[in-house]
Amino acid sequence: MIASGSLPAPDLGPLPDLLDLALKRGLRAAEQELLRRYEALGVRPAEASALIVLARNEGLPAVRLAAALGMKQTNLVAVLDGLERRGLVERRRLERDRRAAALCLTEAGATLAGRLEAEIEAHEAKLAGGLGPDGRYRLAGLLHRLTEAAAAE
Amino acid sequence: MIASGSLPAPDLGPLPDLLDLALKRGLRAAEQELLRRYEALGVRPAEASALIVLARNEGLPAVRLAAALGMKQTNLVAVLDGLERRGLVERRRLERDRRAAALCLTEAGATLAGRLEAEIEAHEAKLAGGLGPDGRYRLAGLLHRLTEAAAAE
DNA sequence: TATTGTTATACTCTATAACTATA
DNA sequence: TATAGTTATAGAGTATAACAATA
Repeated sequence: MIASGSLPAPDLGPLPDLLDLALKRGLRAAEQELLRRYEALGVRPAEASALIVLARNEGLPAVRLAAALGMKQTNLVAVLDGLERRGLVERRRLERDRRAAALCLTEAGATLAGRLEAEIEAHEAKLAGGLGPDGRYRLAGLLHRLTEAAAAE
Repeated sequence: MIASGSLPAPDLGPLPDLLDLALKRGLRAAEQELLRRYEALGVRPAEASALIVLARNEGLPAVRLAAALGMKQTNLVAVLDGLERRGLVERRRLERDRRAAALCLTEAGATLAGRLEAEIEAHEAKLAGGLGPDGRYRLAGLLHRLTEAAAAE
């Protein structure tokens, strides 16, 4: 039997023209490009973001880190567990408020955070390079207007 | 104790400037706008896409529908189960190939597919309206270039 | 041997409820 | 009473492995 690849493609109607689809493709491609860089350093995206924020905000409590990353505090626990187990982050219990813990990078964590920032810079440069002069600026502007339009009403 | 909302926001470094974040915001906003329209008609996004494709490709087998939607065939089963249970789709076993089933919309399914296409049209018009003249065209072009750049190498 | 449809399963991300110990 | 951290759990989306019936 001939493989179905040789059959005519189904008519997808309006679906291929949806702006949503172009956004999804762009985001997936961009995310995977960055994901490959993160994976080369052995971290998941949420771990990378946590390390980068902690590198610039030593002693931040988990509740504020979660808010900064747009995560539920409850879902941050496993992320911090993994980072602490690998010796990248320390939870230091505070004396003045014994409920809270100050999240601090170890030396290894700080080194890794620096490498992650370099990867982000290279990632953004690669994307911007494909968009031509002012492309990045124009894209960001259009995306902002799109976000506003979609949320309107 | 004063709520943490009054504390200075943490320094997020390069994270807020990531093009990925702008893409994510735009996609989330667009998807949720469309999701609200789908929910008003009682369907999930994958169900809506399946109905719209089947409306234009009567008798399509599941293996080709899955490929058209970019889904794994295994994950399409539950979607089709739900649509069939609600009397929107029928699996008609073929005589010439008794492994396969022709997926056909019922009358109710075809009516719903038409309504879904109208919602998609309204959705796209709302997004395009927020982007100004040629905005949609320019955004699609930039997203295409971004996708190529991210996938390069 | 390959293909269609299917079940079972697992992983990621996200979300809610409820507990503990502190304040 | 409210907050910080945690556990348990559940949903949606997506992934692989393996099976039965059929080609």
